[in-house]
Amino acid sequence: MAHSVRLPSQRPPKAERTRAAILAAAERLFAERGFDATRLEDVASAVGIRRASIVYHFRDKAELYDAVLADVLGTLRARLERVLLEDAPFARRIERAVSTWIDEVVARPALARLLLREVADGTPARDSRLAPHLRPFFPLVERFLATRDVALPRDVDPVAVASQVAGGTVFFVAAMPSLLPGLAFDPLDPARLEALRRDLLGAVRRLLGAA
Amino acid sequence: MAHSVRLPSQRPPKAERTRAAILAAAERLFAERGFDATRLEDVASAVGIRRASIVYHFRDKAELYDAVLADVLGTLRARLERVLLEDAPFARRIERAVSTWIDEVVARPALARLLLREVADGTPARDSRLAPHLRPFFPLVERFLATRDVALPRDVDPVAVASQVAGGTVFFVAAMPSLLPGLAFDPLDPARLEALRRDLLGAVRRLLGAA
DNA sequence: GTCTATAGAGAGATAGAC
DNA sequence: GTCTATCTCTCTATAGAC
Repeated sequence: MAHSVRLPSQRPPKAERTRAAILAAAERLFAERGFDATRLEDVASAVGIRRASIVYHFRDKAELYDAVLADVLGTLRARLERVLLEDAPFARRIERAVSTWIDEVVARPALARLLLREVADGTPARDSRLAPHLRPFFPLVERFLATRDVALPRDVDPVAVASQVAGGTVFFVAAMPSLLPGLAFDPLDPARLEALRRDLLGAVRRLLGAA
Repeated sequence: MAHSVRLPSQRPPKAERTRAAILAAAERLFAERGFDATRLEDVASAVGIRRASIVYHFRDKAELYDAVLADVLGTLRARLERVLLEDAPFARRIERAVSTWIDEVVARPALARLLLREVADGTPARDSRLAPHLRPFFPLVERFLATRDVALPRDVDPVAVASQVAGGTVFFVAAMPSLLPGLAFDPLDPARLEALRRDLLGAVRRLLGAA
């Protein structure tokens, strides 16, 4: 009964396909409109099914949203892990991580908007919906920092640099096009992306104390 | 009948006070929770009145939100206008504008979160709720740029730098505290703020071609 | 698995008294 | 100006047929 062994999804193919389609539609809509403004009706009709069918695959709206975050942030974490822990100098790895981050924000438009929304909702007090998906990043950063072979200059704040990399990328890609409607600004233009990459890598190099 | 001349508000003092209180509560709540998740009930009870009274002062929820945006962005624009058009060298004015921007984000917590939310909702296509309040910024920038006395190096993208200043500040102040729960990170600590200011001013100076 | 039908809980807006 | 009371709509979640 080899066909009864179902890994990794543990679900029959049909269910898996529908589930994936729901997830993809939800990712786009939650990113574009936010949690509250996205109706399950919208997700269902984007997939071509009825609203009640979504509930067969995901207990409720919150679980669907959580699954979207898990997918988006899990992919990001896996990509960053690959470059942060590879066999290369510390400075080289941090630069490749910044580059990977930019690539991921560009390749997956939902990432920037979901982060903007979650960050706007976030308070240090109550745990945000993002918190559980952020948690795996911390041990990764710990392991990465344990391999550090250079000292950081004390006149540079790593959190300020991280803010510039994270906020700068997200604003460049997701915010500027709508903030500057007259400019027909295209953040995905390869030349513009290179300018952003160069600027952010420069900021990181200064953090590392290099000229 | 001197008392019948009511400027600038054109409203009796009592109405004006209630209106201001509603506006202040709405600013905080819309920033913390977003438009959809903020109930007029919440705003009313924060002010100490009943929901229906809000509708006396603001036609509906959308108009209240719009009034909040007008207030927050109007204040920002006025402050930037003062420093951008003063009698000083171009480079000096742009640096003071960055500094003023940081000050305003720090002084008015709602600004960062409202911007994050609006930016997440923004699409180049349909006009965002932000658009009308952004419009007055464009002629201001035009007037400022008309006074430019230095050439910009062509290997730096002004929009990338703007993204870093805007996104970097907003992420530093509003996002990092909740993204890094373990660090007890306080963005309002004067020393940290100075680090951010120094970093961002450095980025702007590079944009201007200075060493 | 996916559907139809419906229950039930908000939440915004309105009418009208005071 | 501010209130109480109510209307109405929207959207989630559930029940149960196929």
